[in-house]
Amino acid sequence: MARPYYVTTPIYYVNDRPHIGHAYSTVAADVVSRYQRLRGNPTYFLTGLDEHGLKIERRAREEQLAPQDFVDRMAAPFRSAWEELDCAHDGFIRTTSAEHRQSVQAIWKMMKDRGDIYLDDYEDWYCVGCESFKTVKELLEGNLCAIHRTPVERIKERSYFFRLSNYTKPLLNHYEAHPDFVQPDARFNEVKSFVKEGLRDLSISRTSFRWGVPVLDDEEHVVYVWLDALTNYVSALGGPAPEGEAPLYDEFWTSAQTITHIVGKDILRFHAVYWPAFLLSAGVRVPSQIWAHGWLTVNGEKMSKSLGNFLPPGPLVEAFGADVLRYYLMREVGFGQDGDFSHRNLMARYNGELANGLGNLMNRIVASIVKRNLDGRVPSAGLDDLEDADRDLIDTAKAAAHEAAQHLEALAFHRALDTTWELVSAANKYVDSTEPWRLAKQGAKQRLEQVCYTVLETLRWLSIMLFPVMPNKCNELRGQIGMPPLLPTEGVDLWPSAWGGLRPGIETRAATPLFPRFDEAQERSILERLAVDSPGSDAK
RNA sequence: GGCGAUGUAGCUCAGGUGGUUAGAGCGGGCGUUUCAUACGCGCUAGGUCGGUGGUUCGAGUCCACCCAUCGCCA
Repeated sequence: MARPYYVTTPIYYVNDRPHIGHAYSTVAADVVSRYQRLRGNPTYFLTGLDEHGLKIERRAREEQLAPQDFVDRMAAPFRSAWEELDCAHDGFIRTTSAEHRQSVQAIWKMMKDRGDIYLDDYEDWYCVGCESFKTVKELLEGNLCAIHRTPVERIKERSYFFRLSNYTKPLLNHYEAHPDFVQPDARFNEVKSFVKEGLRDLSISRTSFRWGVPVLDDEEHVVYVWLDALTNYVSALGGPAPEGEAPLYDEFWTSAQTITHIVGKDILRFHAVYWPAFLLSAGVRVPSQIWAHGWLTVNGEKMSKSLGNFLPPGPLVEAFGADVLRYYLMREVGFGQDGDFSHRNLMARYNGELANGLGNLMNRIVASIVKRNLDGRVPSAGLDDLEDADRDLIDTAKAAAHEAAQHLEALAFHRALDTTWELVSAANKYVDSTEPWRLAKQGAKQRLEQVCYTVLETLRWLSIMLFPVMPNKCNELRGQIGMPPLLPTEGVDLWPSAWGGLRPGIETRAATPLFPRFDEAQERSILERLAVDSPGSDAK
């Protein structure tokens, strides 16, 4: 049974350069998509760029480029960032593409045909510095902009409006019918209380700039950036379109089992309120879930333009490798909560969990015991001769795989990894308690084979369970235990559930440690190379 | 100002519907093995569970108020 899964990141504003926050969203979406593919589900992973707006128009002019040339140039670093991080998206949507523009106009028409769009005068206070309207309550005394502290002007602009006010009730109904529509729950509460206050009609066109999607039949207006941007999720699939005209849209939107939008908490309202309202109006299916993750600080400090501490992912990938960075991002902070990206923490987890835990587990068995005593081959082991210790580890593996899967379904990446490490830890304890090196000396061949097989099979399970987060390292691990790389296949569920998939007789290929430990000198030089202040070295 | 959270060991956090000595990981301390990436394993942390007052035979776990931090809306 095909259960199409569609996962998206926000489209990033192309005016920025990719930083660790973008990477966080994108890696999370990639992990989701890799997990779904492992389970055999048809999966589509979309990311992309928001390339319209006044800011882009201006920047392009400053750089004396046509806006399109400017965004073309700015798009490149995003593409390469996702490649470096092994984020294997299926689609990369750019809002300046012709298909996207058509989709925006198509949605506009559907909303208009519904009678939800009208032209009216919009009059309010306007701050020239902000380039935006302000409500009275946002102003300081004396009609000053709270940000610029300059007087605001009374401006009247003709604009198209969307009858958002008509959707207060339908949205509340939708929320009630879909208690998981927004995650985490606390964020959902915010959304609900915002909507309960009652929604006002939304201005959805601008005449103050040109760099956008022209409004259908009224080219003086450009479509409001958020209506434009949100539409990317369907335009990338060729929608909205009548059935049969856009196969991707049929599969991954209209009849998708699950549609998950991963977003930062700052843009939750647009996704949880405006977007479903637009879709309800257009008569288009609403996504299953909006997942709002938290913000990352960097070494305890907020990333900001003024501090100039935007952390690009590139140098981190160079220093640690994509898999390790992905692991750290998914492991360190609970998805949905704010957290801190700390170089020191990353290295501590690397040494403690990856090197000492998983890496050493593989190494002590594969490169040492199996290689020296079993001719480097996977031994045969009968399920009939299992001892209690073996059964315990197998049970632990089964429980961990089951739990980790549940956590991954729920995008609780940190919990999934936590659970997985319980298995790593149990396996290390198992090796200690069964003492295979002693079995070898004693010539207890059969028992030795059983023990080694049990650990190797555990490693095989781990190579699958960790694959969504660390695809390359997992394939390396598989290589060392004699397994081929994982090849997710539609319709085939590869998630481990039955013990004994590792075939006896195959040759293991011991190689260098998976995660070579950093010594202090290396840590220092990495920190230096990345130009990280080291206030943490409180030695003297 | 309105609404909603959060406040548990040095750090990061778990602790459905109240019930014997409040948990985990990391860090710290002690011990131990030697197969392994000086890795692993075992033991250890005596923390007024933000504060006060209640309900109850019994409360991190329910109620009230207070303090602090944060988020959303204004």
